[in-house]
Amino acid sequence: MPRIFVRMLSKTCEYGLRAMIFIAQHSRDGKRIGISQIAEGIDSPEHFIAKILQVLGRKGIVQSIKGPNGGFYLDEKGRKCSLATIVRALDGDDLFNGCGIGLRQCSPVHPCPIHDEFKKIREDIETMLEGARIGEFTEKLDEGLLFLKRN
Amino acid sequence: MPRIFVRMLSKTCEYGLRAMIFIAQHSRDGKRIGISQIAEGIDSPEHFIAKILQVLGRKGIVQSIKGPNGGFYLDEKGRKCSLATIVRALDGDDLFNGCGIGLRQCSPVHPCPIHDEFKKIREDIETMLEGARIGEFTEKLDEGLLFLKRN
DNA sequence: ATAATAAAAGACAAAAATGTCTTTTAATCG
DNA sequence: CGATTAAAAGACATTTTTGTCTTTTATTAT
Repeated sequence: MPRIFVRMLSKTCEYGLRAMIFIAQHSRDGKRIGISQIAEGIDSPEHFIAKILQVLGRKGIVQSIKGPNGGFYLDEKGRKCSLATIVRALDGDDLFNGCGIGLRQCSPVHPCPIHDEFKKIREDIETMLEGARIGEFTEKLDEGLLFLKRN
Repeated sequence: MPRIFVRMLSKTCEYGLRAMIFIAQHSRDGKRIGISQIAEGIDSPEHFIAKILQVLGRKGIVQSIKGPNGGFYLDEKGRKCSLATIVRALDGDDLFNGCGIGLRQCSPVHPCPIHDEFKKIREDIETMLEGARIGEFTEKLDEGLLFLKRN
């Protein structure tokens, strides 16, 4: 029996989203933000989020520079990046496509019992994640209307 | 990096739902259905689904009898049981309650950046799973309009 | 009662996800 | 240049989930 902990997104993905939102907030005006501050700021294991950002970095979703005054930052494209892009990069797109009860061949002509119901939900999730852009959250965070970690 | 395999429900839960739907279909008129037929019928590992049904059995969600002519079956209550009941029994209710990006203290007064959007999705999932009853699928399965496994 | 059947239970194994530590590479500054 | 800084990469450890195998218990039929 599972340890009772189901999530819509993987931990990797959760950390990835929080980190991207955090970086967006802290890398304005050409500034960069270091990995240890990111980890502290979003309450995640430092080396774990480092790995995640490496994946996003290789895909050009986040920018980074090594050495003194180095760190992570977002370019214009990164700020406009949708949450869906990040989810896809980290969790793949099974969340948007997969069958609700795990059948590979589930399709309109070969529907599983809850095919149609799940389809609607999946579309809503995709729409929501496609619609939300990383840069959007910066302002609300500044105003203290949103929180990325406890305290 | 995750092996790219995110699901809305755990495997345990997927198998559990498929098994319950299968049992509903094959335990009419006082009949019972054996674990090996269930495993074959829903395309799952036999001993794994056995464990899952034990959990559901202890909670009174599915019935079983040992020995010759024994097997699993559903009583009236079982047939009326919602998918949500099964999901809760196997995966807990984090799916309905948890924060989208994994913050424990996420709440209306302490919202994470995508709190409101996720809330709506969660409610829709819950509504869908509460609304669908195990017994509902039997007829469509009989008519060959639904499938629990490939072929 | 005994044998056969079938689920329950327990122990263990494999795979995947998550988390940690160390070494390497690249950039900057003195 | 050499020293320092910080990310990248690689190796490894832990936990959770998923899957398998064996033994036990309960029921039925002979």
